[in-house]
Amino acid sequence: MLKFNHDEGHNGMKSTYRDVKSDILSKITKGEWGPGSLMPNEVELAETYGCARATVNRAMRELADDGIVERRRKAGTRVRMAPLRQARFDIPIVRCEIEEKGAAYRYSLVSQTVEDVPDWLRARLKLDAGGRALHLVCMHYADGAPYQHEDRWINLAALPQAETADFREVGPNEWLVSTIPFSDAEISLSAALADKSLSAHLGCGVGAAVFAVERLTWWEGQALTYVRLSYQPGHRLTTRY
Amino acid sequence: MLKFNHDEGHNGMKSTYRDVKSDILSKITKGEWGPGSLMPNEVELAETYGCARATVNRAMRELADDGIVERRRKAGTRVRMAPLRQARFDIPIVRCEIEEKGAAYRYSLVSQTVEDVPDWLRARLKLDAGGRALHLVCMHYADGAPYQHEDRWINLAALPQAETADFREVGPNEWLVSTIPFSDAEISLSAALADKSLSAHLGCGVGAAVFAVERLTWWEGQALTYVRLSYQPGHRLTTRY
DNA sequence: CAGTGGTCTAGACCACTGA
DNA sequence: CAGTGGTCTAGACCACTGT
Repeated sequence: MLKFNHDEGHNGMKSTYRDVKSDILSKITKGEWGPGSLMPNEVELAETYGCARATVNRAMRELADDGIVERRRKAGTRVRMAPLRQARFDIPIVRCEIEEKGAAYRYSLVSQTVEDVPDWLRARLKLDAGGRALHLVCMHYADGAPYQHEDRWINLAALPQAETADFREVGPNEWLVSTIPFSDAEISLSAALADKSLSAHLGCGVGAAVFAVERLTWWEGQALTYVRLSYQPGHRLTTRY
Repeated sequence: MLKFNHDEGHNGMKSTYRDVKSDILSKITKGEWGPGSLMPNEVELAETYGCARATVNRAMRELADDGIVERRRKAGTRVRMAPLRQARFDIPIVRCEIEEKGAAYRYSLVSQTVEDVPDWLRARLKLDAGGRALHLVCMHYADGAPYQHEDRWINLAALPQAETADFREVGPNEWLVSTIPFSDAEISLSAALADKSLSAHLGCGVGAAVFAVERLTWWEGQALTYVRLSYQPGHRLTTRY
């Protein structure tokens, strides 16, 4: 199967699903197929591009996953009215995040206590009964400068072994990843002001704007941990699409 | 075509790609296949589950897309060491965002001027020559309360028709979507402090922590627009995975 | 160079849903 | 009911890449 160029469309060349996807996408971005318009069905497109229906199907399915088109049985495929697009952000492990910037990573445990689960946390984690939790405060540094403040609660009812773990060298994030590698989570991003304690740890002024990531984690329906990560002022989370 | 496949690993039912995916996922979350471990190849899995290789392939490909496993030709498929996971956030149109909460949407144009492109913007948009831009400031209200502040710059070299458009009734976002429905974009999230002007518009105190979304948009390599959306203090962007 | 995933195909049947 | 997408299959060849 020879391929002379990237030109396809209706010249009888065999197309890959990538060719089909990008050609359809360009038809959409160039306005040939405007928002809301009905596109040809899979059989017709397969004939147009000289490929099997499965190939067209994969291209169209990816376009649907990307939020570019909307598909419904019997009704066909339409270009979305509003490019209801989703942005995918990488949520990395702090250590990797820092090392990828070429900086030296340092971790430090600030405090470690066992407390009764406070009411606000019980609500967030959807716990019914009161129990105990391990409360950890840690700092992550990049090249010696404060980078991220970690305020973590671990549900001891679900993870009793956390009580005897040693968090002086290994951060709770990495300990959790090695203990329960995969789980369900809810992530929430927000902006907040640095209070006295946070500003002292981050080395910024009281009242600075910090970017905060909160994450709630469950495993098999059981609440494991809540963490609030506060970044140095000026931190950005960026992505392209 | 009779299908009397015996054993496929668990019960005796025929497997769809969803079955395969969720079964594999549960093997991973339950620790049966730990981080870094090599998984059986597609042919073996197909035999195990009593389905075609293409079915296994789809399940595994989705697991790879989800960041659960890592695949390399010849090397096989491994469970990822760290669940390098990505979070997908919906980036909705303000109007929809507000209306979906059941609130009444109101838009208001604050100011509209034509200015030379400032240096910081030229750098962000990767523009080489100086040019003019349309600078718009708008507010979006939910049930009459300030919800979002929009500070937008439109590159008039790329979109000259913006200069004569009327933004008193229709917001620039919706105008842009109807003019250039699909484009490339870079999105960046951060936290900032409300300055005097912003706090007046949002009705919050000076120095409040606002969640800001910045978006740079290109179409066919040409910079179209930069926008900074500032939300009412307390705003959150949430997702599950 | 051999093993593994990546993709395509032609055909089939199913599931949903609009007219 | 009939049209459209959703999925599965069995087989084939290709593209990488570790050994």
